[in-house]
Amino acid sequence: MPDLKKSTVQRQIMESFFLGYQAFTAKPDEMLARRGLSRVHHRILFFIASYPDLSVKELLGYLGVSKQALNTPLRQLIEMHLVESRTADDDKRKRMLRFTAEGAKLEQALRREQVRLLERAFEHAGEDAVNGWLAVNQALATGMTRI
Amino acid sequence: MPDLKKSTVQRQIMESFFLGYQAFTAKPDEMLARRGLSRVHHRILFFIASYPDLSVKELLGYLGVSKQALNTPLRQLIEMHLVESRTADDDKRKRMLRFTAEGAKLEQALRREQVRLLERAFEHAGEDAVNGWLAVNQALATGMTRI
DNA sequence: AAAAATGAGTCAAACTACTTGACCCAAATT
DNA sequence: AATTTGGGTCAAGTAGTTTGACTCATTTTT
Repeated sequence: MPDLKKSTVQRQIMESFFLGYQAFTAKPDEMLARRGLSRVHHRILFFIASYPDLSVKELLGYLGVSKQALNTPLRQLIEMHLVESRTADDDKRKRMLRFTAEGAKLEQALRREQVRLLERAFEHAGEDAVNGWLAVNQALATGMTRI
Repeated sequence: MPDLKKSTVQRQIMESFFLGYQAFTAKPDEMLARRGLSRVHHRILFFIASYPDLSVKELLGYLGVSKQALNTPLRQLIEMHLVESRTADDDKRKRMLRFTAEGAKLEQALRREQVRLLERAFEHAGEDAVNGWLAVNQALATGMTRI
C-alpha cells in the first residue's frame, strides 16, 4: 500500500487513473472517428444499450446536455441507420430510441474492444485486484452515499 | 468476481469506471470554474507540479495539443500570477515553467480534494481493494507493454 | 562567419461543439 | 378550452480546437 501522504505518490496515482481511463476510451474513439463519429455518439449508444426504448427526454437527462446539443449527433445516428426512433404507443409525443441491427452491431463492437482491454488488464493484475478495482470504482461512483 | 461474459455486467463495470472518473474530476472542475479556469488549466498545473521547470515544448508533448491551443490558457495562468515563465540558463530560447507561491497553493488545494475523495473511497473499500485498484489502473495505463 | 534549425510566441481563418432564447407542432393533461 | 409537455428547429453567441504562415532570438551546423 503506497503512502498517500507523499505528494509524488499522490500524483502518480492520479496519473495512472487518468492514463488508464484514457486508454479505456482510446480504441472506441478511433473506431468511431473512422465513421465520422465521436465521444457523444458513443455515450448515446451506451445509454440506448443500457435502457432500450428510452425516450429523448430520458436520454437528455442521462447525458446532461441541452436538447439542441443532442439534436445533431442523434440525427446523424438515425440517418446512418444505427438508431431508430419510434413513436411510443402510450404517449404519441414520445419517441422511443432503439438500435437497428447495424447499430446493435456497432455498440457490441465498441464494447468488445473495451472489454478486451479490461480482460487483458484483469488477467495481468489477478482476480483479487479486479475485485478491488471494481469496489473502489463503485465507491467513487456512488460517493458512498454518506449517512 | 463478476461474470465478464454478460453484457449487462460489462456495461455496469464500464459505467462505474466512467462515473468514478467523473467524480474524481468534479470537485477540481468546480473549484477551477470559480476562477474562470477549466480542465486544460488543471492539466497544465498537473504537469508543472510533476515536472517543475519543464519547458513549453515538453509541456506541449505531455498535453498533446498544438501550441496555439496551449497559448491562451497558459498565458492566463501567467497573468493570474499562478505560473512563472523564466528564461533557462543553459538555453535562452527555452522558458522554464514553475509555480508562483499562489500557483503552488492552488495546485495543492486541487490535489487535496482529489486525495480526500480517494481516501474516502479507499477507506470504504479496504486496503486490498486499494492495491487491486492501483494495479489494474497501472495495467490499463501502461498497456502492459507486450513482450 | 554564414546558413539552417529550434523554441517560443502571435495572427488569422476555419471548424466543431456547446450554450441560451425563441419559436413551432402535436399530443396529453388540467 | 386552456395549459403543459415531448420533440424538434432556427439563430446568435461563445469556447476551444486545428492548420498555416510568419516573427524573433538563440543555438547548432556547416
